[in-house]
Amino acid sequence: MEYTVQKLSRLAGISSRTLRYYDEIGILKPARINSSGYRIYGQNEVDRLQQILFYRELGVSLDHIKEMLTVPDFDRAAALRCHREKLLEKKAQLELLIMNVEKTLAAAEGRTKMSDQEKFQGFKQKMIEENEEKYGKEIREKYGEETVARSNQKFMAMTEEQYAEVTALEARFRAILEEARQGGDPAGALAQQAADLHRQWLAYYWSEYSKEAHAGVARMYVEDERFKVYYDRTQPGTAEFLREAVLIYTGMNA
Amino acid sequence: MEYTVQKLSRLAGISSRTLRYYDEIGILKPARINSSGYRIYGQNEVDRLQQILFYRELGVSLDHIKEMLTVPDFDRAAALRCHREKLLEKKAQLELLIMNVEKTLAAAEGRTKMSDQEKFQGFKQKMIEENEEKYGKEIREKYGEETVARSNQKFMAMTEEQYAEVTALEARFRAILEEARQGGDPAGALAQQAADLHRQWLAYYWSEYSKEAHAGVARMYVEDERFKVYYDRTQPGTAEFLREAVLIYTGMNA
DNA sequence: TATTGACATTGACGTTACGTATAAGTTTAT
DNA sequence: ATAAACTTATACGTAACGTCAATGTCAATA
Repeated sequence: MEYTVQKLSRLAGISSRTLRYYDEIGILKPARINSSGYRIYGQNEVDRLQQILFYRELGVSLDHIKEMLTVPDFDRAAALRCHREKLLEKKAQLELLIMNVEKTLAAAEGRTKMSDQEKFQGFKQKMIEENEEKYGKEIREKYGEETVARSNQKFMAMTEEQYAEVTALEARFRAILEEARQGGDPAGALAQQAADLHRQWLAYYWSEYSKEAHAGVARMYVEDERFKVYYDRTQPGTAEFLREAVLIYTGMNA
Repeated sequence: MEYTVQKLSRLAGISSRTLRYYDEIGILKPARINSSGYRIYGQNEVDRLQQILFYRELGVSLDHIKEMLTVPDFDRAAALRCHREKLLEKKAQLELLIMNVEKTLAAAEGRTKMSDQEKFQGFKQKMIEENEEKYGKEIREKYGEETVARSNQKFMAMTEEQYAEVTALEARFRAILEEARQGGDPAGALAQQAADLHRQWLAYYWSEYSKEAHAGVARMYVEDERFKVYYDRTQPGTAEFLREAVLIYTGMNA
């Protein structure tokens, strides 16, 4: 089957200008040019266009797509499996966003309250994924590959009810943490209660608990900019205070 | 809680440049400017930013978002419910795309074959949704509001297996239709068999069948550019031929 | 056969939503 | 006191096309 620009554009649901642009930047050249200078596309081009649109859908730049497709030993099946994973991730993120909308709706109707932090949950998740390339490996190496992955998975799988529970728990934890921080003693009763609540909170995200991982996370809160901002939002020094409390709680302060 | 540009940008997972741009185009102005000219955002701005990002996520232009938010009697709850619907649609579309990837994967491994048409399923669906604004109302008025809506719903809800069945059915239908078209007689046995397969095919998308609706769809195939292209893809005149055959089949050719 | 209308071509400038660079002032931490 | 980290405004750069404009091609019809 052969296609002119218009035919192919209709088939794929894009504009003819897009096809001309793709020709211009060399990402999709027509199979041949007929005697009147018309672009004629064939089977290979149809398949290639499909690939391009897959990647475009995932937000990959055309420049990047071009690179990927020009690699000689390009593994189509592997790329497709990668596609699927990315799409599934995107779907999970969308579900998060939907939950956010539902929470916002509940808050707007006065049924619940939302912290500023929560208001951007879905979006932040996206950012975190985008930043994975930069910081991701580093963090995963530091604090364990699976810890991060499982945490996300478990969160995605949470029911509405569980979500409400964990949110309430977090609120209690943060309130007590703040009170303890004002007291100033990370070894005190209040601070240790906060550390315990923190452990409970983590239990919602982790499949198994270990003192080492708990302490690791507490350290991460201080070392990683993004988490530090989260905890220091209300009062600076909160991340550090929590770290100290947890290190004492887990007995990892030696 | 008050935020400077950086604080708010980190909270929301966007750049500070974005906030300055939003100020510039007047979509999100800071609550006040302090003595050194710094932008200071308050609670209202946080909420407004959340709204903006919701819409942005859905691909709405900033210009359009601004319009929506400046409407004085803006109904937040209604907007949120609308958000949710749109997100659910997007999710359904994503699921379609995922199915497409899986089909493509199967085709790449030689397990099945895919028509050029099928290769762009997920993307085309998107285009159809985008074009809804332009043509949507018109079509719905012509051929019935619910017919269109239910068709989409049923398709989204299809299982993998059903999808395979309907694809096979469609292939058989198209083959027989082509053969019948070459024969040239829309009242002939082959053409009527094609019309019957078409009815079976429709049954996968519709919850109930009526001759009137069937004939209406056949007419639409000719009148609506997008459908006409689909059917005329292999051979011109196919849309018209199918219409004639179906009109005879349904007895609506009087 | 002449014409009409839908299609094609190559420029070339416009648009959106920011990124990035520069120069200069402000705040915070040591 | 001085560096580091933040802020400001101005301004030019960018990706991925959209949108003219001027012109050429092709199939169908009067």
